Amino acid sequence: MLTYELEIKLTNIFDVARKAGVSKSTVSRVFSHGYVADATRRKVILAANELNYVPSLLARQLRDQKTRTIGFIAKSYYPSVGVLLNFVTHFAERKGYNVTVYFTKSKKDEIRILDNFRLHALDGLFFVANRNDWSFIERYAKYGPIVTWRRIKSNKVYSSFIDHYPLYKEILEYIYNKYGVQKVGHILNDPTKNNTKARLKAINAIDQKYPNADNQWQLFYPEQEGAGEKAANKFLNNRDAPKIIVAYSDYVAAEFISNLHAQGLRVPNDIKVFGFDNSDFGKFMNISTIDTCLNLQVKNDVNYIISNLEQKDFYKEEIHPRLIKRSTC
Amino acid sequence: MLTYELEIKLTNIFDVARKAGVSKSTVSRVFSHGYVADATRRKVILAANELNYVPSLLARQLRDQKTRTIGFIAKSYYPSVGVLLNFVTHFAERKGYNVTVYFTKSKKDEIRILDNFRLHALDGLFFVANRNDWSFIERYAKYGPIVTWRRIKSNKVYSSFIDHYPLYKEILEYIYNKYGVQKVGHILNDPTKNNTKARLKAINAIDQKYPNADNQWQLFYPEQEGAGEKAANKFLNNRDAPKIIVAYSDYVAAEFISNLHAQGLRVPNDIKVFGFDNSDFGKFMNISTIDTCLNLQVKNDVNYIISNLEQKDFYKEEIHPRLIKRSTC
DNA sequence: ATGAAAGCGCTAACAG
DNA sequence: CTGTTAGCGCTTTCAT
Repeated sequence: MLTYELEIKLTNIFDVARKAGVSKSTVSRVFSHGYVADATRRKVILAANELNYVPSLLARQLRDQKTRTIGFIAKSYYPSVGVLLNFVTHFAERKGYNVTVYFTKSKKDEIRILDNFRLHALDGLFFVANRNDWSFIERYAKYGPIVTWRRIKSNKVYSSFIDHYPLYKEILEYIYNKYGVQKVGHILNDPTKNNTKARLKAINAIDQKYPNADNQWQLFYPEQEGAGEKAANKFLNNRDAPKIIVAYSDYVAAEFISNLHAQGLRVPNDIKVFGFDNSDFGKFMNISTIDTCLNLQVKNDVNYIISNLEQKDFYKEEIHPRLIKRSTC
Repeated sequence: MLTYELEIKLTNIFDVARKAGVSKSTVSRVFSHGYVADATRRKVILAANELNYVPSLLARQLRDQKTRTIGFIAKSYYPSVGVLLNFVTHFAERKGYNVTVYFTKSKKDEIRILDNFRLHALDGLFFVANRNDWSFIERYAKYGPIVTWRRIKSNKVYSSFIDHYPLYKEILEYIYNKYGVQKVGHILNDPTKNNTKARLKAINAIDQKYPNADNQWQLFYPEQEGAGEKAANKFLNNRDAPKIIVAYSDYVAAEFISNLHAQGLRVPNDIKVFGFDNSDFGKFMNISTIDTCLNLQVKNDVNYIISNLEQKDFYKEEIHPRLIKRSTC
């Protein structure tokens, strides 16, 4: 057991002031903004260096009632969450903001975070996923900017969503073009989510357009982890299953394919699989997919937060997802 | 542009006190520890609820000179970083600690974080990777617990490392057993890192033991991102390259295999690949690997931090990595 | 059992 | 240009 210098008083602004023979405020001015005579400034800097002084973040945070910290809130971990976090942190750090990560296990967990937000312990909130209803979360929007990459309709919470409707239609058209109109299976996310609704709507539109289309084979898995395996089991136990499957993420597609391989099935020979989001899984396993430009989505989210905090205009970057043809479909 | 209720004073302990007809300290006692008569307590709770009062985190942090926050420090993002972060956050949250993520771009960035640590803005530090020398970082160990999963020798910074020496020997023995003693290639990390040194030492020991062994084909890539692709290029441009390659992570192995596939090579038919760390990439691409039990490593790290902070005994969990035979080797 | 007062370290408004 | 003072919101002796 080590003992730490935790009880030792930090060298503070007052120590520096005394050593430099000036007042607290002068030292403060040197380390923040404010006019200080050059000679005085030098004295202060000198004293500060000798004492190895660094201004206390905690004191500043209490004083300013802001922390320059963004809360990153998810429900569980899966690879895309890591990628999102990477982008959020990347864009935040460029503007001098930190990111604190939360995995909520319950509504209460989430409320605790929202309360910390209200208390200015967090300046902005990025939701990967939420546990309480948006209508509830929205109430906190008056305390600062809240954003999400999810597709939601709200004038309080900013959403950087991209519309899956045209993209999903594009996928199906691509498949029909390449392999002919036929039975296609779908591994989808939570049916109550707007992205899933948009996909379902796309399927509907396609069904109208192509009388021979058959898109009845639909599986829904709100959790990415294990979705591919479960879908594979369903697939393998159903002789009537389609020969072309569209998954809602490359990760899910990858796990699906992996489980198919384990049963001796070949992709694309025996079955074709289309992914979504163009992650490393898609790249390495050569999965046809849609590049959703996640980095730009996150960029919009973070820029929204920061431009709001700093009272600047927010410029939304247009996003142009594109279909990537690879070997699995 | 929205406007936020940022300037509005928070309802604080004093407001509650006034409403309840008691003093600040009594309210404080109710919300922290301390004896308060039942009747008084009820009055306070009532007033607090009516005012929607929540104690200020910021004020407590300044007061206590601790934040219950652990800094997670990496140099860049690659999938294993996400996995590490997930585990760190998981174990930290169970004990009521938060995690703030940093990607350092320079030594200065890292020093800024270390300074915040000194200033009690961070209670503990987890290093995925460091930019300054360990000897420099060690100096900050007197301000609180610092840990890393990297293999370092230090009595100030805790290391949860597992010894790659026996594991790497095990991999080579496994290969020789299965395919006979022959030329084996190695994709390795930074040669100055102790894990890499341990692997090199294992190769040496194996070379002694098997006179016919040939382990000269060695590539070094400190950055995981792109390592597999570069290694593949080297491999493809070298007709004398070995037919069995060991990579330093499943991710690197996956990218390597992916690039081989793109050139029409088949694994394991044309070439065999062994990974390391048992990530999702290994699982989905069926890569033989070593399960390093990363979660336990991180568990030890986080437990070390927290038991030190809370002055409790630290119990290290023993880790038993194991070889996982899959299809690529 | 409760209140008064000091202090965590900083900044900004106000004087001078 | 610099010093004084008040205040951010909380906890913790020390009295009573």
